[in-house]
Amino acid sequence: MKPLTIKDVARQAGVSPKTVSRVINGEAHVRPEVREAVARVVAEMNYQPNAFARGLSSTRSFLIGLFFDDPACSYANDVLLGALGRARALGRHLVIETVAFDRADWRERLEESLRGLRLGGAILTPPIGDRDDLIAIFERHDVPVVRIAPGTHTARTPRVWMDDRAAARTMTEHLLAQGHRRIGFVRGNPQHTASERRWMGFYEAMTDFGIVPDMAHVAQGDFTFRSGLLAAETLLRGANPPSAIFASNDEMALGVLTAASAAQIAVPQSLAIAGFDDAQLARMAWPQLTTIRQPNVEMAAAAIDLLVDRPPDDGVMPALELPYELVVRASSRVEDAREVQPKPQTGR
Amino acid sequence: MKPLTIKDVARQAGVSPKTVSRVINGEAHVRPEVREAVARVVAEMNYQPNAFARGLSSTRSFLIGLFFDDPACSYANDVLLGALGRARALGRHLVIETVAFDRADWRERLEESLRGLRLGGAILTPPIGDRDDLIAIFERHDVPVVRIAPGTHTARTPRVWMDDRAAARTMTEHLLAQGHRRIGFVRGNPQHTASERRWMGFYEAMTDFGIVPDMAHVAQGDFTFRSGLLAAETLLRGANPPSAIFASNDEMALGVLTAASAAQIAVPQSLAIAGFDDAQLARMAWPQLTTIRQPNVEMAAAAIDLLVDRPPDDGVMPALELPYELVVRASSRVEDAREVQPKPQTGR
DNA sequence: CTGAAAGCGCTTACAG
DNA sequence: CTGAAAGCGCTTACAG
Repeated sequence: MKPLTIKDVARQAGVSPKTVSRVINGEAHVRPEVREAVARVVAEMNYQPNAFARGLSSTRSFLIGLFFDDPACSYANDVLLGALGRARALGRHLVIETVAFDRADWRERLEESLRGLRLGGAILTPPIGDRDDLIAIFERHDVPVVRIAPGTHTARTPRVWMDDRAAARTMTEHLLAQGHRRIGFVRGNPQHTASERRWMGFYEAMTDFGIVPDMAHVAQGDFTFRSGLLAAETLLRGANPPSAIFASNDEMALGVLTAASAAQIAVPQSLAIAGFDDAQLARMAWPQLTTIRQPNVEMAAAAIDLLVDRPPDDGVMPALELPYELVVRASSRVEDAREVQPKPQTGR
Repeated sequence: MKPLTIKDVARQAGVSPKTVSRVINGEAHVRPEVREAVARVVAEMNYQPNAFARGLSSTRSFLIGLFFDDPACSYANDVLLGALGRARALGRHLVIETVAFDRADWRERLEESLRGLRLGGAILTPPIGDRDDLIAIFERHDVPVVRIAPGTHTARTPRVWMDDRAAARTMTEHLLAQGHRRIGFVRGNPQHTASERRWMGFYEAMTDFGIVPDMAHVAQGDFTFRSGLLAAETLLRGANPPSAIFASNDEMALGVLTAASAAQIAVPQSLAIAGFDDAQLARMAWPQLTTIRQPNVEMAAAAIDLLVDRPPDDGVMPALELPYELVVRASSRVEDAREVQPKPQTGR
């Protein structure tokens, strides 16, 4: 099956290949009638430009790189989903890449990839987007970058983000409103700048309420389930344990929940638990987790948009803020503690 | 930064571009000394061939397509991880694709993608690999395909698989050995042929043991958490409820666990629960889930290998079987029911 | 507004 | 075993 080329289309439409190219790429300087006629032929013949020829002759390609630190985490899942949907709608393809920070030659390997791939753009997810040296490599290779939720040098590249700090405040205020005063906090992986922002939101909400957080109620985690489990064991062991624990992400919150179950502490009656992310697993827990819905899917889609329809370069880096949402479920809501049947999820 | 081209390398090595090409691609007909010398120059200059030029001039590209039905499921996560690691080691890149079966024009869209991408190979994950019409499209576009765990026409393409049926037998035998006789079963999504194989393994183990499974103890699920939850509610409502439930995957087993928690049924004392997959979340449950470890990461890596180092075409389709493993955890082990602290996971 | 020419960096097909 | 020529299917740069 021989694929159609731009020449076939040109012949059929009675114009030159260059004109077809103009129409396909939405360039200016084509008479409306001609543009329409060509577009019709393209559609009729179901013509699809050869991506490699495009990539070879122009500097930009149709491939968008999605860079993850840990492609197996639930966060990566959401981002992948959002990016995939949008990329496909825009005729782009997604190449998944990791950065091998654990190897001394990660720079060389990244450069190899970039040389070989000629990406039309790259999305950097946390915490990758916070590495100056890494961003410099993309700049050197002229690969446009959009960062998701970067924490440093925010004006260096376009970005999509949400207000982690305000979200953590909101969650803390929810717990305070439920009557909790001894609220424990499990910090996230220090490599992620979001960890600090969430901590600040928690701290501010507490002090604004007139409570100085008890450092014996603060534990360090690293965003993994296991770190949440260990943190909770420490926090709950004390003489005056917290009545609520706010973990900086859902996986850790699940760890806290497991520690509570293991210690036969009733949730939420004796211990309220809150997470952050609204990962799929937040609804697979028992009781279901109160959390902050991060618009990860939407942020990823927006990042694709920023790469594909780049706004004119007026020196100002676009920054798109997306809203978070407090999702209150049974893990922090005493009146619901006896609820036997979880609400059905909508869709999958 | 101007990337090196094959000409630069050729000049430096004192040979023609064609010879460099031969060395890079491991073709025959190059004197060993020359081969070595060229290889050295390539390494020294850190030369990376332009993937688009390659893709344009040859029919095959360095891109491998990874096709998912549901890229957000935990299974997809494991496969992605395995494929990513291997692909990167072999200098290939991974393009993630979904098939839009929910649209009437999914065929056209898939063909567009294939025309544009010129994939060097494709990995089809279940249940995508069981669609005859879909495989035909790949054949028409000359894209080599490796299927993971296909259930139909197994000799049509190379494949990587594990014995779901034997694994389900093993799990069932484990539950029988724990003294269970009234064992409930939650079937998986009928679109996945693995669902049937797991059911058969269960059925055989039961009948071999002399027990005809009680159909009131069998429920239909679809591999989602929610379906497991609903299935368990049905199974546990009966007059003579099962003392153990074997769910066809971990997400559903988690649903069963949640239903049990909601109904205040002690696990594993009053109800043992087993899953299938050994997804990450199997260890995030309380109690942790007994399950079958599917070598998803390894199967994905093996699939990449089959695509890259294709065995000579002697008419026999390669089929690689990987071993499963029974992983017994607290959800089915009464003696461990009082264990308060879950074992630390190794690594993340 | 439109098109003819040149070229992107490889590989294929062919010649020696 | 090695290389010169042609070509893959687009886009860039230029001319009109």
